Amino acid sequence: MSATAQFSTKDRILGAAEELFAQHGFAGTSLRQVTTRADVNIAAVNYHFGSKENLVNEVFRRRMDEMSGRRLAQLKAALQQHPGELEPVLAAFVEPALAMAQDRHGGGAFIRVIARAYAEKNDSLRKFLSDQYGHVLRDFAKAIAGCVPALGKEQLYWRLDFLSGALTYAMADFGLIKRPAGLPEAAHRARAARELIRFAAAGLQADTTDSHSKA
Amino acid sequence: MSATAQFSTKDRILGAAEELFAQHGFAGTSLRQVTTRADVNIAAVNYHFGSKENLVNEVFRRRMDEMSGRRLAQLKAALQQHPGELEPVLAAFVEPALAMAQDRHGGGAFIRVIARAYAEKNDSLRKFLSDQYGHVLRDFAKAIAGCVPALGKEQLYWRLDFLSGALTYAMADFGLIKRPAGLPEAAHRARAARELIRFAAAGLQADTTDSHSKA
DNA sequence: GTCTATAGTCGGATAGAC
DNA sequence: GTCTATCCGACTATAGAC
Repeated sequence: MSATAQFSTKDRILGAAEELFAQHGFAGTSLRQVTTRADVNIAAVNYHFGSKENLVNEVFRRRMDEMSGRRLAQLKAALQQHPGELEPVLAAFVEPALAMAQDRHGGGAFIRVIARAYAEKNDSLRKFLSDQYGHVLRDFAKAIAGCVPALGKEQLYWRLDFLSGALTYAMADFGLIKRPAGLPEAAHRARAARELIRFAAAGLQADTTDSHSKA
Repeated sequence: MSATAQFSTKDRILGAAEELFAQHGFAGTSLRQVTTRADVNIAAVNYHFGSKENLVNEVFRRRMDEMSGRRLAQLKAALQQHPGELEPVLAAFVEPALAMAQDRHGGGAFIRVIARAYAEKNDSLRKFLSDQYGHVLRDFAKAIAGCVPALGKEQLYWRLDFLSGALTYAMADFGLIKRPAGLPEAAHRARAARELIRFAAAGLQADTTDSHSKA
């Protein structure tokens, strides 16, 4: 179930922590649960990470570096190969997140950890994430602004927030949609990506006039 | 800051718990913090609620009953007064949530509690919410399907999930958008509702053909 | 680098006086 | 219905042997 062999103590702790954080949240997970699952001694976590808070940060860093890298690479390719097109840009934002969710390396748990992080708002963790990965979101904002020039800056940010929310929510298997028993995980995720890109593209390109009344 | 006078012990506990749950999550909030803020004795919470888990449920019930009622009433009015129009239906879904967020009775904290609930996924709380309030979502699904007949059932559910995610995320003040210092809270929320309704209406009405390529 | 043992704190819950 | 006092388990973190 969890990583047990051939990994270093440090990696086993990170893997076990990731799974447990996804299941029970940060505050809801004790270091004792982590070390029990990782099959290491309770003292090891403080030796390797210093504190629980730092362990949380390191759990994030390991995956976020990879996901951000993939997003930016795919964004660059989209801008070169499909200049001016919105959907490839959105795909660059959405697909790496979904790919991670079906990664056999345990990234699947991480995507739910991200959802946790957004909910556990007041933490130093949010500052850590904003400092370390805020530039990724800004790059996407620029790219999307290039595809939808009519969109004002403020409206762009609102709609980006809506996209992020929809992505987070869908990734974490909240909500109504459950994967049908027959459908493989990969196909389900691909479907999710397609649907979300379509939905968000339409939403981002919606009329920008400021009216409160009917369509 | 918190409710202190003229409310019953039970209500003071509920109010304090709501604020703290919003800030620190369920697992991250101790009953001692709750009773300190409510200015009641530590034993009172067990006398009135029996256990921490039950207190969590009651915090939800108090607000969800009200919010669900408003949503359904506004939905009914929308269907009568604007039959076939999508945006009034979406307004019925979005606006009561946002109205609650700016309610002086402390509902503002609750909206972040909802976000917590979605993140703390494995809890008995999720079953409680699904059992008690699932019918509300089903009513909205029906109404939206009536406005966008081309939408298949599965696609409808996907898009409803995206809407829920965007709403939850926006409500909780995650993301890029922060309320400008000058703008009153109420105006900020109204703006959020308008933007989200516009975004979601376009997303829900997006082309439903199943293609992965360009627009 | 990994262990045992423990310090020191805080958690939820309850018993019983008023 | 509200209080004081307390039980007892779980927690993070660390000291110190190996």
